[in-house]
Amino acid sequence: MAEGHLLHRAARDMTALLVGAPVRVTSPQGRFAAGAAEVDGRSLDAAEAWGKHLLLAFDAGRVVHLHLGLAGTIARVSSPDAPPRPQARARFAGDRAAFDVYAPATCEVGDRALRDRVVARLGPDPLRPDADPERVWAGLRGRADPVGAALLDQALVSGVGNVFRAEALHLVGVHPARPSRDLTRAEFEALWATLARVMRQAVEDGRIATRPGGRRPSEARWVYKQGRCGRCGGGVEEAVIGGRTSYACPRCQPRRQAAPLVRS
DNA sequence: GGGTAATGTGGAA
DNA sequence: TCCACCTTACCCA
Repeated sequence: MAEGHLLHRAARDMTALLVGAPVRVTSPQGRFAAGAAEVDGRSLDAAEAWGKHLLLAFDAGRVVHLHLGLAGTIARVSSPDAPPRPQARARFAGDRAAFDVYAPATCEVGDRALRDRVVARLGPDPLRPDADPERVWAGLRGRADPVGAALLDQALVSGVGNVFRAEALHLVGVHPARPSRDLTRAEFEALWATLARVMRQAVEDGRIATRPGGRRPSEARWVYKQGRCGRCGGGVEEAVIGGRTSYACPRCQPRRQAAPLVRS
């Protein structure tokens, strides 16, 4: 259940709690036993997130690559001596904390070239300071597919999942069915800034809560899985866009762009 | 207790 | 476009 924010949160916490010292790496559940043995006891040099991927650089050029897929989770454990649940695919334990990985789609070990191959497939990540939004703008202008589909394409922009897509498009008033290339420059700039803001906030919170004041988690979003729009109260529209269910308010996110200002 | 969608992705058809 | 896969949560009976 992870969009990019959870990987960045894990990278941040691992940097603070594990990097710079040897890490005990095990596979309680067993399926990562061989990989764990390759890095167990090595010093962790860096923990980095890019999109929905987590890359752990150990000494001797060994790299662990994690992707949580649909069901995976990473749990931070403050007492590293407490035993993990037996289903944990991997445990990374330092002196002050441990991180347990459950149900990842990918959990593998490679060399530095593995890191480069992973990153080469990914577009700019709004959570990374080195992200270049102009690359995303250029990409959008060449696409006829719905912007809601484009936002889920990790090669165009990485780290955005179904919740960030729905919430960011709502916040900027853009309907997910709008063709990518029809977005105005102003709409794109607002979209990029909004993605960066809500994703950064989600790293802080450890959850995606875009709507202030919502008490229960189910109320913390404007349109995602909401029957009614949190802004205007109108019905939320569901449609499959880019292979996933999209959520939008047709009143706050008009399906048609305003008519061009200049017409011959 | 079964069925299935889910904050995801890659590969086959 | 469909299906498989990782696991859990929620729906239904």
